[in-house]
Amino acid sequence: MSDIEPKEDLSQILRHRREKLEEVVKRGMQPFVYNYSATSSTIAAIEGFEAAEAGGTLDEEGYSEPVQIGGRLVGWRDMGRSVFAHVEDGQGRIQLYFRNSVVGESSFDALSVLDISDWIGAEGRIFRTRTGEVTVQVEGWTLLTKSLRPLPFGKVETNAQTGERTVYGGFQDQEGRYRQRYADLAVHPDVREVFRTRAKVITELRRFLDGEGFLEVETPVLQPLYGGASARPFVTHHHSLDQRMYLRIADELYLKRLVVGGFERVYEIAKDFRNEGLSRVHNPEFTMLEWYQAFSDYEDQMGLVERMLVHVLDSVVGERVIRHGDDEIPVTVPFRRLGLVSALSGALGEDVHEMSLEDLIGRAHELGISDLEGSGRGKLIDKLFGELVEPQLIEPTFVIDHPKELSPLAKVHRDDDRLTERFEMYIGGAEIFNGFSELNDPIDQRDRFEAQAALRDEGDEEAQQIDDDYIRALEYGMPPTGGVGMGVDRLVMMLTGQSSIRDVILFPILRSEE
RNA sequence: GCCUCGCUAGCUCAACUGGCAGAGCAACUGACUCUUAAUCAGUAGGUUCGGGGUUCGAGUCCCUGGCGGGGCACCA
Repeated sequence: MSDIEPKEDLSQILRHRREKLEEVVKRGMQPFVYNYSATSSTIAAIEGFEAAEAGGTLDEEGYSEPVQIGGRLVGWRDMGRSVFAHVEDGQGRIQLYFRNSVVGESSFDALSVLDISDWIGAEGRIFRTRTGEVTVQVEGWTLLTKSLRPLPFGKVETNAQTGERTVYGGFQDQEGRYRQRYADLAVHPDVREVFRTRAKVITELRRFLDGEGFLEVETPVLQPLYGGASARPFVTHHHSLDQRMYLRIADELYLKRLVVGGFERVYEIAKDFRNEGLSRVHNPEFTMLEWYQAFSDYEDQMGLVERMLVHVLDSVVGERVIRHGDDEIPVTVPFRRLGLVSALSGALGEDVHEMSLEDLIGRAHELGISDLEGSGRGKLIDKLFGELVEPQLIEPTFVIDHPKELSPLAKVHRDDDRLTERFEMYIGGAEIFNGFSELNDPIDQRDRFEAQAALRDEGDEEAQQIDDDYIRALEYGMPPTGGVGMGVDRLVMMLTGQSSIRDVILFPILRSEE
């Protein structure tokens, strides 16, 4: 056992809790018991009571059969010889009524060792109080875990008519909530709900892909060479191999090796790591879903994305709507398709294909876009698009057919060799999906890698490296393949109405304390 | 990395131009056997984020460091 702080430095409140701990022991109670058998959750107990009430199976005085409830103490109202309290478990909360004449003198007296945020078990029959709240009349109780640090619960006022809850005080400090997510979760049921939804989303993504015949696989996190995206990596070192290793920035190149190997439909849900800044929509460690399907192209994949999104909305949200700020964005299939170059040409009022590099730089300057050094044609087009068109992509939209320089892993467009067969799907102005007809010509792939290497030599730290082993795999032959990557965190943001990625990641990256 | 706002009791927040650091909740003591933001009476609780400076006097002004929120940049 290690103390976070020496006892003499404890604040008054923490000292009082330690003293109560001693009091618990003195009374012969266990402060940290080993288990407890609840007969039902708080919610199930309430529902069971209401069913019995409606069915007329309560006794003459309106009491149910006995139940045992386990939970955390979240509210306490001491009335002298009776006490009202609330306990909360993973599902909900229920009121407890301790009455001196019911629990007995010594058991009632022992209530003095309890504090808000202790875990307790209570048993008794359920009734409805004069004010109408379904309540356990406690006949016996047990301390399960003594809490030595009070949780910052606010006071909850429940409007009897509307059931609406107002919380007073509480735990507002964002930093504290991220650093002590355990306390944030303990105090905020709605935060727990966001993460339940996140889990459901991931379950449904899996269910959907499994149903489509995809195989879930795992590929290396530690890689000798990183690739599959444009980003700076985290670098680490393996001691016994004495070798530099990178944390993956994408799963792409490994998954396509598997398609070469004969797994025709594969997917992976995995953490990727990009050594970049933090923002409302960027955490350096984030969850990515990627899948690859043999014998398909990007058109097929757009169809799959549409079906997948509808499946997740139907099964998790229950309606085909995405909340974005105060707006509700209807999700209707098929989604709009917008050619990147033609959309940008429209916004600029001239044909992007006809514009020289100097023209593009000029327009970028006019728009106040800085940091153009080292930007090639592709990056410029991308920046202009990001500035002029992207913010307007609120309803689900596939932006398609990106310039070749932007997409070193995508097949050249079958009708226009300046473009690739690629799409990015935007909702609410944010990119969620990115997919393409996968480049499977090893000679073309080497050329593209070499073009990337040239960019790299010019100082583009995000340009991709040449991956000879991947080219060797392509030389064996990869069938025509469509692939898609999706930011799981961003999708969860959309589905839960959260505006910061930190609110859908349990432990977002923060600078270390101290 | 830049801009900006913030950091005061366990929590949520006050403290006008520099002038005795405060409140509500939580805690502690007591009263109260259907309360629900329970109520009532009383008590205690502070390195005002750290360091330095100006001043008779700094939570407040200046310098410096730390951490965070928001925005920008970076990030397909």
